Order: sequence, then structure tokens, then C-alpha cells
Amino acid sequence: MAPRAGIDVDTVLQKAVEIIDRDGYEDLSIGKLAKALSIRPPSLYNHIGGLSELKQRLAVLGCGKLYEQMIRAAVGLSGDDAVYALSLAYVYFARQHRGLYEATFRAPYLHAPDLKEAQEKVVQIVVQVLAVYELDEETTLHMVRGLRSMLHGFTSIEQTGGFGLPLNLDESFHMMIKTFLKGLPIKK
Amino acid sequence: MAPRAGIDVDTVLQKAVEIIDRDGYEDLSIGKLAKALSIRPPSLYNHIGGLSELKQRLAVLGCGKLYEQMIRAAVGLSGDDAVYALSLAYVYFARQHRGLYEATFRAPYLHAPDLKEAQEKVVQIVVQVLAVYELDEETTLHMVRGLRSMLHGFTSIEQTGGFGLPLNLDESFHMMIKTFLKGLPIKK
DNA sequence: ATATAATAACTAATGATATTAGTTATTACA
DNA sequence: TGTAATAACTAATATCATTAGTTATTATAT
Repeated sequence: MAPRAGIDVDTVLQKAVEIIDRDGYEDLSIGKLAKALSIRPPSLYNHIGGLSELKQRLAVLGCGKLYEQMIRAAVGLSGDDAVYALSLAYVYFARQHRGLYEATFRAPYLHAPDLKEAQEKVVQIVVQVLAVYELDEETTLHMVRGLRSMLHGFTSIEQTGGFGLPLNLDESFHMMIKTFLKGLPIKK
Repeated sequence: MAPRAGIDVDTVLQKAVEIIDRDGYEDLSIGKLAKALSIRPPSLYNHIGGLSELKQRLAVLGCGKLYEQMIRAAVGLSGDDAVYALSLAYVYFARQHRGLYEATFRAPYLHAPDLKEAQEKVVQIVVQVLAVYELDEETTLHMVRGLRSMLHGFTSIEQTGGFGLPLNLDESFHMMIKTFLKGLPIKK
């Protein structure tokens, strides 16, 4: 029998991230992952409960990483600068980790507390960044939803090749955010 | 041997839509579909090439249905009214057919001509509806991308339960569109 | 009406996947 | 050093998608 490969759940997750980022989310399987870790498929069950749990963990991990990227980008900035920085961080994260980004929207257990918590942290930065605009409190929250919709929508369509027109993507993205910011219902 | 069940590819697709709309996209399987049609699983291969082809057809069908709903809603309207109507149609379609909507983003063959064509028709309505605003031609196309991002993003987040705050969803949606329209870079 | 062709149903089999059960060897700990 | 824990293994199981081949139903030609 082989000596222990020194695998733990983090190793498993890292390798899973490599696979989905390189080959696509749909390509992840217990067999492929085990092979990448040089162990037999059933051995993986020593570290994770199964494929669903793995996907769930990837979703939580993805949200956490996204959050880190966003918060790093927005530090020290405010107003439009912060919104642009945070939005760019969002899109760049998704481009850099397309599999992991996709995982954030493919969690098998949508109501799991740790997932909710990770998602809420992402929401919270958006709230903070929009809070400096002179909006009603409730309006701010509506606008948070708006901005998040734009970020995710743009990313998702981009990832599925849905922007076919010969038009610069970064420019589209920038103009979209600009248009939204310009239209914010600032209190007078 | 059973008499012919009178099945054709349209019957198969309709039943598949029923299943994914009711049980969720991930629940679709050859076995489940065959059972719903009262035939044996291999018999399905007389009508469709396999699960991938089925999913591809669902994606194309979904885009077509979405297009019909959008165009129906926008007929006879222009400007902001058209945008709102078309946007509402989008979201309502997705709410009514959540599985079919999801299928539109889960096509196995992203570059298939019929899928591209169906997607482009959807894009074309958005282009038409935004064309009446006094924007540069190129800016219009950027804004088309923006609006599509918002529509899809909102829908996708909504479908995965990502809007957790106690805040009216329809109001968020309406305000998002309003904010975007208000910010459109109209030529002066 | 009859014979032939086409085809949609079936069964059996295959390969792949995720998972469970049980065994064994490695490692950790007392 | 001996025992317990655990991570590796193999074997088996259940499920799924698909292929291959057979059979019966239906369509078509005469």
C-alpha cells in the first residue's frame, strides 16, 4: 500500500480549483481529481464527503476569494473610484478563475450558512462602497442589487461567449458602470 | 412490444421543459425523461442524439421563447416604456420557466450556429429598443451589453436566492433599470 | 390487399461515474 | 513498544448514458 500522500481537505480543494479553472467546472469528477492527487477515487472520501460537498466548498471558497480581491481593490478609495476598482476586481477575478467563479453560482446547497455568510461579505463591500453616495438607505440597497446584477450578468455572459459584437469588452464594462453611476438617484 | 407512443422530437422537448421547470435543470436525465414519456431509455435515442443534444436544443428553444416573450411585450412601445416592458418580460419569462431560462446559459455547444442565431435575435430587440435614444451608434451597442448584463445578472442572482435582504425585488429591478436609463449618455 | 422498407419500440450489454463496505498499512499517540 | 486512529487500498454496488442488436409497428409501393 502506498505511503500517505499528505493530502488534506485544502490540498483537495486547491487541486479541484486547478482543474475547474483549467478544464471547466463541468469537467470536475471524483475520478479526475483522485488521479490528479495520485490516489484512488474512494480515498478521496477520507477528506471530503462526496462530490456535492466538494462543490459546496468550492462555492464558499470562491466567494471568499472574490471578496478578498474586491476588498483589496477598494481599500483607500471612495466614490466612483472605489466602485470602478471594485467592479474591475470582480471581473478580473472571474476571468482569472473562471471555474471557481462559476462554482460560486453552482452551489448544491443554496441555504448553507457558511455560503450565505461568504456571499453576505461580498454584498457588504458593495453596500459600503455605495454608502457614500447621497441616497436613501433603502435606495442604496436597491442600487447594491443593481450593481451586483451588472457585475454578475456581465461576467456570466462574457464567460459563455455571449458578447459577440466586435466591440471592446472593457470599454463596454466601463461604460455600463459609468452609466449606472451617472443615473444614481442622488438626493437633492 | 408496445405500440408506438407517437413521440417526436417536439414531444421530447416539451416533456424535458416540464421536468426542468418543475424539478430543476440538474434533475434532467435520460432515464427520468424516458419514464415521463412511458418509453424505455434507449428508445429516446430514436428522437435525440443524446443528453448533450437535448440540452443544446433546450438552450436554443429557451432563447427562442425568451425572444417571443420580449418582442410581444415591446410591440407598440418605444423609449423608456419599451425598455421597461421588455425588461419585465425577460424577468417574467425566467420566473415562469426557470429551468428553461437556465438552459439558455448551459448550452454544451456554445458556438453552434442555431444557438448563435437565437441569441442574436434576443440581442437585436434590445438593440432596437435602445436605438431610439440619442446615443452614438457604438455607445448604443455598449449600452445593449449593459442592459443585457443587468437583466441576466438580476435573474441569475434571483434564481440562486442571492437577494436575501428584505427588500422588494420588483422595486429593486425597476429602480435598477430606471437608474441605468437615467444615466444613458445621451448626445446633446 | 400484400409485400417490403423504414423506423420506433424493446432487451442486453457496455463503459463510466459516484459511492459504500471492508481490509490493510501507515502514522500518531500513550 | 503496543494500541488507536486514519488514510491508503480493493471489491462491490448502484446508477447513469449510450451502443448494439432484435422485434414489432407503421408507412409506402405495387
